[in-house]
Amino acid sequence: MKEYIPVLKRTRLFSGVGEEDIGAMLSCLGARLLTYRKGEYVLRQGEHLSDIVVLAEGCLHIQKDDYWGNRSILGQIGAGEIFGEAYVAPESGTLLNDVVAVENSAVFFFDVKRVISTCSSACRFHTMVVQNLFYAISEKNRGLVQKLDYISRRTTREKLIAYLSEEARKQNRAGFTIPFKRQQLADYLSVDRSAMSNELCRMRDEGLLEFEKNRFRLL
Amino acid sequence: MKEYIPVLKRTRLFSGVGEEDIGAMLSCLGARLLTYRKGEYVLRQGEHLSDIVVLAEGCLHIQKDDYWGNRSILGQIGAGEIFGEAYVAPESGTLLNDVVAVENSAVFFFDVKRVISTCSSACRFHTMVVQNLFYAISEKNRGLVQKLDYISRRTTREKLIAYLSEEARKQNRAGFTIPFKRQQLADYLSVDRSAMSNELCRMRDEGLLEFEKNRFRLL
DNA sequence: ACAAGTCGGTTGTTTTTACAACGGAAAGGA
DNA sequence: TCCTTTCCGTTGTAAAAACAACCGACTTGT
Repeated sequence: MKEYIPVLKRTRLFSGVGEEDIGAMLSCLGARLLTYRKGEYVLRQGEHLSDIVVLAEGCLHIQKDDYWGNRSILGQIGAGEIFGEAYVAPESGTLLNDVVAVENSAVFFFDVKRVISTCSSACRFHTMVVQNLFYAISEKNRGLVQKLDYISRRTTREKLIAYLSEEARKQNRAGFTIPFKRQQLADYLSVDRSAMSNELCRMRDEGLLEFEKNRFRLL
Repeated sequence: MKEYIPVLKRTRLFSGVGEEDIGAMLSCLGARLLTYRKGEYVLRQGEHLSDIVVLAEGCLHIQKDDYWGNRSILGQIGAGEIFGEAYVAPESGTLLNDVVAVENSAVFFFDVKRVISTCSSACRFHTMVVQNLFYAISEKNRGLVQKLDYISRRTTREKLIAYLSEEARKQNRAGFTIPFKRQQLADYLSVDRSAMSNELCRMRDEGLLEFEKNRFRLL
């Protein structure tokens, strides 16, 4: 567990907290460290979650399969990112999604009650962690609103334009890479892969953009 | 402003705080009270928000119009509910949506910096307010995930079924009312109103449900 | 009570999507 | 290296949605 302290230090949750203090906080926060291999489920829909999850290493997908097997990827968690902040409230229900490792991953679990109820003298930086968590939820909230913005467009083309232009804006250049393969992007935007592939190529033929694999360029 | 203290007391944000303490906190939190008439804009897309917004009375819609005038209703704010928690983080950008009064409304604005930075002795319950805000964001987060769940369905029928059955589950009975008119529901689910109306009637004819105005019954 | 506006259902046409199926290229494992 | 799997573009068809237009019922304001 100790070996991940430098990783945790660069995390949003522990931003502004020194390594030695993080080490002291781990037990106070009820930290547990588990590892998962690619493809394994970290959390399953319907489970009850009473922990804040921090990904120390690897990559997770938040996803959902409906009765017919249509997979919808709600989001992606990279190293240093947080999951589970939506379930900190005592009356929150069970998980609405699966969380799956798409790479071999190392995952920290922090007891949510111990995180948000400031403890005694032991942790000097506990209130800072609470505030960091606060900002993190806030940010995730905006991410969800953003995705809703893409996905609420009527046509596949509009969804693609919304997503790609936002991604270009974020990365601040016309040429940029996206963190999804085709099927994943289709899942993320909740459209059919082949229809999306079609639309991408049509847009390319119309001279709106160029792409090769995950690299795009808007024209 | 004083006359709304009983209303604020029943609010999530001030849950567990007594009326006399709320009164004392108002100035500490930098509270401002503004009223809006039906149809007026409370906040506009692109503005910068540095306040937590609490609706004391009335009803607001969080919505967005795209270039072509398609209106998408991202959500609804009822009396006692909160808006703006997604923008508390210092690095958060400008508003992604409009907020419009759909009834005559009274709105409290609380300076976000003064809310989340616990103050001196004056407010005994400040930390409780922070925790309440915390839970509120968390809950809103789940609401967004929920909406994403509806809206990411492929067909209008699936969206309707997902929304209506969830609403039935929430209200814990087969018969229930929804808080939307037809156009609003269509906007909320990001579908065409006439297509949705069509689909609803088709489902009714197939014996899946009954409805009259905002009252639905699943069969 | 009247006029204007909103609301919701209906219809027909056009556009878009979903779905299924295929094949070539690339990646990964044994 | 060879074999298997994944990835992604492509095609054709059927299904669904968007769009526009219309109408009757109901509200609302004056």
